[in-house]
Amino acid sequence: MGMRFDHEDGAKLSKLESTKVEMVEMQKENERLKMILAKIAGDYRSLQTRFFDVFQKEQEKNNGHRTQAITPEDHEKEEEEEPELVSLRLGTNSSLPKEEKMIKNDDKKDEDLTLGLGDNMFEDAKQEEVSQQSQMKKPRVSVRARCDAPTMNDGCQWRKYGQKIAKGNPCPRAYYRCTVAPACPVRKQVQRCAEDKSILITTYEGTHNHPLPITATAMASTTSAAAGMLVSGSSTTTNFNLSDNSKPITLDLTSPQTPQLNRYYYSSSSSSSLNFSSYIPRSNNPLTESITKAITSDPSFRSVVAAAISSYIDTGESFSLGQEGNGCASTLLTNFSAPSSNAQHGNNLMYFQPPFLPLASSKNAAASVLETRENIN
DNA sequence: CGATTTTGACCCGCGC
DNA sequence: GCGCGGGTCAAAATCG
Repeated sequence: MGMRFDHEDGAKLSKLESTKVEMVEMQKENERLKMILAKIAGDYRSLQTRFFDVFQKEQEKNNGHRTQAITPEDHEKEEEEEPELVSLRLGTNSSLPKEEKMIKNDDKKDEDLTLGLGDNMFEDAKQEEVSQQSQMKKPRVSVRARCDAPTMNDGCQWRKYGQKIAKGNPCPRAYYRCTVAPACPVRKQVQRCAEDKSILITTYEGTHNHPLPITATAMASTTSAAAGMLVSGSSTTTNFNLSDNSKPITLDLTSPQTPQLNRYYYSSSSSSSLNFSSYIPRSNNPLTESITKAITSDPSFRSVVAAAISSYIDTGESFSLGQEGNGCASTLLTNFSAPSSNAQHGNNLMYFQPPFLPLASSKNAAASVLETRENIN
């Protein structure tokens, strides 16, 4: 067949070559992103340490009083608007719950909110107060991920303390609390998506009062980065309906069709299928706003999220349809080297194991995954 | 036998 | 005040 048309063979060969080159470039890019991730994760942790110091000092100094350089009005609102939620989505594409679909229409607004935040200000005091505040606020982070196991392994230890059937979803919602440290206030809710039962929605609430296990650190960095972006928001660009504070702030990390930030991070990566957009209902607090600006305008911080996904993509090739059953039982993040030891070498930074992200390279593969899982459920 | 899960009871906020 | 729904408690059951 091919013998008849040498030029066809030649064309195939050259295409093969260009594909190879492309792959090499992508690998390089991946390495670079991992380097960035290592740096950011390290920075994040040192910032966290510093924050805890400051937080403790403030606690002692004010004996339980919150110090905020904001108006009393803001303060009041802040307390009233406790329930804020950050939501991350991993490995979803089509089946969004209805209310989230509605939110999703506002992608452009989201761009304004997240990318349009310009000012850089890491003014110490403000930063500290804001961090402290986010501590107080019991931030909620929701992660949507394809997962067949009852719960995702996120590196922390959890103890189940309840289960309920929530209205509007036949799947039970399970309640867990963190048992890594005795008095850790962090809780999580786990529930399958009603529309697509292969999607597991995990909502974390609160802040750990202990160092995270190494396997959990990367995830925490990711979600904290997201939370940092979302806990506040820009009052100038926010015009969502805010009367209902139970409305989640949503950060969407998944679907293939909206590559805004995807493009931002993965300019040459045609194989990735990530959507990363955020929805920020509101901010009344100039301080949180400041910190948010600082965070969101820091490309490297944002890269944490992107790089995490990138890492997954990097290893995504080993995704195996045969491992569905225990996919989520495997560690979400592995091989995350400690900064103190060898992070500066820039290798083995962080890998998402493939269990829950049917991302990327092959649409057919993703489709098969879905089919297989349908059968399981 | 300690840790974890299960599960019905209980509590609390919210809307009517 | 009442019912509903979501979240938590805690005793019993189960697991490793």
